[in-house]
Order: sequence, then structure tokens, then C-alpha cells
Amino acid sequence: MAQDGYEHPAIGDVTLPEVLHALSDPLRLHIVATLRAGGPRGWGAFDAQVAASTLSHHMKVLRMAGLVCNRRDGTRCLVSLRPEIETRFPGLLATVVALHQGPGTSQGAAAMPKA
Amino acid sequence: MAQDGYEHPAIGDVTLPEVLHALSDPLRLHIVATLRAGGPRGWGAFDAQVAASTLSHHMKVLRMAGLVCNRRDGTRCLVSLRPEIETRFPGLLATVVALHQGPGTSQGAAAMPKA
DNA sequence: TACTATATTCGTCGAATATCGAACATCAAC
DNA sequence: GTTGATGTTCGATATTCGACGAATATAGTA
Repeated sequence: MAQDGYEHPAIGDVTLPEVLHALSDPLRLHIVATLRAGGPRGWGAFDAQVAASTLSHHMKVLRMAGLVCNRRDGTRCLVSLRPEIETRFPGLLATVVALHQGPGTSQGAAAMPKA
Repeated sequence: MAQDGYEHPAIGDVTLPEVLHALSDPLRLHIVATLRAGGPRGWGAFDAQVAASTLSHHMKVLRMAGLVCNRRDGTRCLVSLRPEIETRFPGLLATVVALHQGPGTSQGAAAMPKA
């Protein structure tokens, strides 16, 4: 965990292209979708088939895009979605995650493919 | 215009990360937003401050992501949004474009920031 | 045919990204 | 203090991205 605190950008500084880019990676999209489906969790919760350092890198991308926040929990580090992202870009996460999961796994998102 | 026809992927082959990546560039986002606000148009309609070859490159990215289609019109090449993208990823474009344009320029999209 | 307008393709460049392994930092437990 | 668990940072490498200029292709016009 390196330093004491994590660097989180002010939600107002986050740009839309930045967020879209963060979501344009399959693994990061999977992480965000997983977080939406449940609460905060440690790194191990995402059965990512990549090295720990790679996963750490993707987490930083998500964090710097204002999508997630990290919190220390003993020796682990819990991740969770940043609620403010909904205020900053209303409906975006709901739409993207719903489309990612497909029609069968919808969770009350903004758009609902019927075919 | 190179060859007679343009290469357009089948809409079913387009993936969500691919589309999000195509939208994660400011210029491409601007192009898509402009196209949504009006009909088909030539390259010159987007007052892009980049070289023609660069613009052509971005057009190809958008085309390969299934977002736009190109059509020959004499010596020009008209671009327009692919309607099928709405079937493939319902609500995505509306949400993203609305968020890109901001609260003041809303055009009946999915989400409407009020602050 | 030659010339112009418009867009594409090619080759190249520098910057950013993705990935890994190794070393390091932090906390909890022994 | 040592050890183990959990992430982070660093260095190296390979790939992708965005940009440009130059050369090319096509349609229309002189």
C-alpha cells in the first residue's frame, strides 16, 4: 500500500473522454460491473488473470478517472465505486454496465435491450 | 476515396469496449455529437484543427467501431451515424452525447444533469 | 488530357499504454 | 524482530495511439 493515503482526483476535474477511456478496457469494465453488483472488496475479488502489478495499474486508471475509491482495511485495500460519479455523469455507469452485462443480467439500469 | 466501397463491420461484431474507446477521444466525440445534431455531411463540417490524414484516421476508427457509415457523394464522402448502433447498444449514444454537451445543450437524451 | 477538389493510404515519429517480474512498503500475527 | 499477506512502485519491453507530410486514388471540370 505504499503511502498512507490514495490520490483521488476532485470529481469536477474528471472529463468524459477520460471516463470513457477508463471503461474501454474489458478488465476495467469487468471490475466496475463487479463493484456495482456488490459492495467494496479486495483485489482478489476480481478473478483477473493478470499479474498483481498489472491489476494495480488498472486500479489506478480507474481511480484517476474518478470511478473508484480505495480505502485501507488492515492489510488489505478495499475498492468501491465513487458515488459522486453519478452526480458528475448521471446515468453513464448504469447504461454502460447494463450494456456490458447484456439483456439477461440487467440490474435496473438506464437502457434495456430487448433483442 | 480509394476504393469503391467502405469497409463497415457487421453491427453484431462490434464490442462495447471498442465503442467506448472510439468515443474516448475528444475529437471523435465531437464528431459523433455533431452528427447527432444534424444529418450526413462531408469532412469539412467538423472544424477539426488537424491534418486531413489525421481526420481520416479518426473517421476510420469511428467506422470500424460501428458508429458511423460513409457514403460516396460525387467527389465528397458523406458521413452519418449508423442507426443500428442504437439497436446494438440502446441508449448509449444518447447518454454519452448528452453528457458531453452538458446541461445547457441537452437534446432529449437519457440523462439530464441539473447541477 | 490535364487540373482541381476531396479523401485514403503509407511511412514515420514521439507519447502513452499494457504487461511482466523483482524489489519494496505496510500491516497483522507470531 | 521475523514472517506472511496484500498492494505498490520501478524498470524493461512490446504494442497502440495520435499526429504529420507525402504520395495516391477517384470524381468532376476545363
